[in-house]
Parts: sequence; structure tokens; C-alpha cells
Amino acid sequence: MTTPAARRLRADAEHNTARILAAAEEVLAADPAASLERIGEAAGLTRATVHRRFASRQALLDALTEQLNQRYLSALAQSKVGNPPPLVAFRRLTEIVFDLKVSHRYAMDLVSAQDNCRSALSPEVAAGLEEIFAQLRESGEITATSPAWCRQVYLALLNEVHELPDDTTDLVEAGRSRAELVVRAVVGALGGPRRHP
Amino acid sequence: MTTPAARRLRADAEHNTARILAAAEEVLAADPAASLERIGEAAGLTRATVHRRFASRQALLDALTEQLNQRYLSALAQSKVGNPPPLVAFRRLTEIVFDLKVSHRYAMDLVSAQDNCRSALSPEVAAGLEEIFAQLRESGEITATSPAWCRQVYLALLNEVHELPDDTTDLVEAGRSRAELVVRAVVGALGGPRRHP
DNA sequence: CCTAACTGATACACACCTGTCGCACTTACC
DNA sequence: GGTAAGTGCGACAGGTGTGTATCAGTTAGG
Repeated sequence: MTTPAARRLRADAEHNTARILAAAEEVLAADPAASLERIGEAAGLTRATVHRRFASRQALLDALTEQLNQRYLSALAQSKVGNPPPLVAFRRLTEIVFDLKVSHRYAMDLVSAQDNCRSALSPEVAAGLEEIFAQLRESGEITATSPAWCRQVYLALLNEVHELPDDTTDLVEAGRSRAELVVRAVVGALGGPRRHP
Repeated sequence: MTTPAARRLRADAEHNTARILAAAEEVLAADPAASLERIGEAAGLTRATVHRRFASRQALLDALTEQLNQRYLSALAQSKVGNPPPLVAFRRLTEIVFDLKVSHRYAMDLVSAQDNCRSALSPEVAAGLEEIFAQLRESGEITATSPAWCRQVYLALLNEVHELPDDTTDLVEAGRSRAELVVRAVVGALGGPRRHP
């Protein structure tokens, strides 16, 4: 419903909707309470045009979350090409999603922030993540069983690594990328080498 | 500066400031954009009175963060009585802070949400946490070295456990409290039994 | 090239929040 | 019990964001 698509938009109009979404992501990441005026300005458009593409502020936000869910799905698909071992797939996914975190910070916060015990994460994405963690568990990488717990820990640590200051002493220690740091932390948090006898 | 204290308030007035703070926590936790009117209403007071106690909305928010920082300090002190081993102190701290998370959810989000790479967490609290993690590292419980990383991972996982749905399958598995779950996850994430050779 | 689609500009109505008064009334506290 | 402090009520001014509408000008696309 976010994209009525009753009739196809003209090419430039469709291009502008993309610019609005990009501008919204950029502006709202800096200030979640930014007005539609500032978003339009950042997109090089007028507030009126923003309203023409998105009936309300909420509609714009919904479009942002939908866009992010699409990229999530794409990331999940990409991580599974070639049927790699679970840990490799997980690492691939983390690298892609980490880039998403950089370019879609606000949308990710929006999706994670549930209003009433309800996450905006699409069921398909949730299922994809659940599958990843199920495979990690089957191959003995983790021991945690609750899909919700695995998912939340993953997204939370991803978030923290992204907001980590630039004195990356821990990264130097590990000598790897930030994605690798996330993978290790998540695996550790979810019971890597099971420690309770 | 949050509490001018030029002259002591009358007893009932001071009592009302506490009610305002409590109401603010409750209302803002449900809706971070709630108006001062609704906060006053929840406190059984008028908006005018809220303005009398707190010059501006920002002043009220500052008072909330200051209050939370005080409770943080208290929690840190409580966790260290009797000079327990680091892991025990850490577990105690987690239990207390977990209760804080329940009763001061909005304030904790407020403190964690840095506006410009700047956390509202008081330096004293940050130092206290750093000390805890330093002791955990010295006793071999964790391997991570960056204080910021440890702190962020800790608060993030605490947050996720709190927002965990009620189907606590993982808790049943562990057979322990939620605080115990946090402790294990944090220790695991921060390199419990060091895994890289 | 010509029409339909799209945009910019502007204005309006509406709603909400903030901050500040002033005044009558109630309450705490010496 | 009397005084000063505190509160409720109402009102006002100022600001900001939202959503809608109109109209003239520009651009895409058959």
C-alpha cells in the first residue's frame, strides 16, 4: 500500500521518490524529529512534492522500512550463494548488513524500535535470520535456541559496533574487520563453546 | 545546576518534583514525544507546576539523567560490598541495573542515546564500569580491552534481554534469571574462553 | 511537437507544544 | 493562627509541523 502504483509514475517522478527516501534517511539519521520541509530541502525538492509522493509522514516512514526490508532480503540471499558453511554465510551477511547500517542507520533504528512489542522487521527477514541461526546451532557454533533472542543479540551488537568510537583498539587486537568483531561477539554471546556443564 | 537549591523547597513541593520525575519516566517510556501536559497530568499536577519545578523540558530531561546516574553509582557501590570476586560483583550489578532498566527505561535510553558521539553517562559511572571490566579481564573472565566496547556491549545486551518477549525458552534452558543470561552473554561476547589461538 | 504529468511557489487552516503571566485559593510550617 | 510558599486555573503569545489546495511554469514521452 505504500506504493499505490495505480498508474506508473513518470521517470523523473520516480527518480525523485528515490531522492526523497535517500534524503529522509540522511536527514532523519542526524535528527529523527526533522520536519518534512528539511527532508525535501535535502532532496532538492519542495515540501509540497514530498507530500505528493508520500501522503503523510507515516507513509514516508513506512516506505523507508519497506526499503530496508528489501535490502535485508537481498543481503540474506547474497550470503547464501554457493551454500557456504553457516559461519561463513553469517560472516558474509554481517558484512553486508554492516554496510546497510552505515547507509541506512535511521531505517534500522526505526525497524528495531518496536512501538508496542511489535517489530517492523518483515516476517520474511525474520525467517531468514532464524534459518541462519538454526544452521549455526546445528553446526555447533552456538547453543542458544530462541530465535528472537538470537536476532536481538545480533542486531544489538551490530548496532554497538557501528557506534563504536574510532579508537578501535579491540579491532587492532583482533586484526580483523568490524564484521569479524560482530561475528565473534555474537557467537560468544550465544554460547559459542558451551560453558555450562 | 539542575537543582538550583537557592532556597529549600517546601516539603510538599519537593514531594511533587519526585512525582513529576516518576510520571515523566512512566509517560515518556510509553511515548518519548509526550508533552509536558501529559506528564503533569500523570503526576496529578498542572502543566504550570511542571514548569515551576523545571524551567524547560530540557531541564526535566537533565534531571532524569542525573537521577539515573545517581542510581547507577548506588548500584556500583552495592555490587562491591564485601569485595566479592569480579564475576560475582558483575552479576550483582547486573541484577540491580536490570531492575533499573525496568523502572527507568526511558532514562536509560536517554542516557545511552548520544546526540553527537557524546553519552550522557556520567564520568563517575563510566569509570565504575571500566573498573568492573578491568577486574573481569584481570581474572581471566574476558579478554576484550576497550572500555567503551565493553560498556556498550553490556548496556546493549542488557537492553535486549529486557525487551525480550515472554516466551523465555532460553531462560528455561539456562534455568537462571535474566541477569544470569546477560552475564553469560556479555562474558561470551567479550571473549570468555579466548578462542583465537 | 503537443499533451499530460510533474514541480515550485504560495497561501491557508488546523493542531499542538512551549514558555510566561496574573490571580484566587489552599497548604505547609514557624 | 498567620504568613509565606505552593498550586490550580485561565489566558496569552510565539513557534513549528502537518496536510490541503490552487495556479502558473516546466518537463517527460508518445
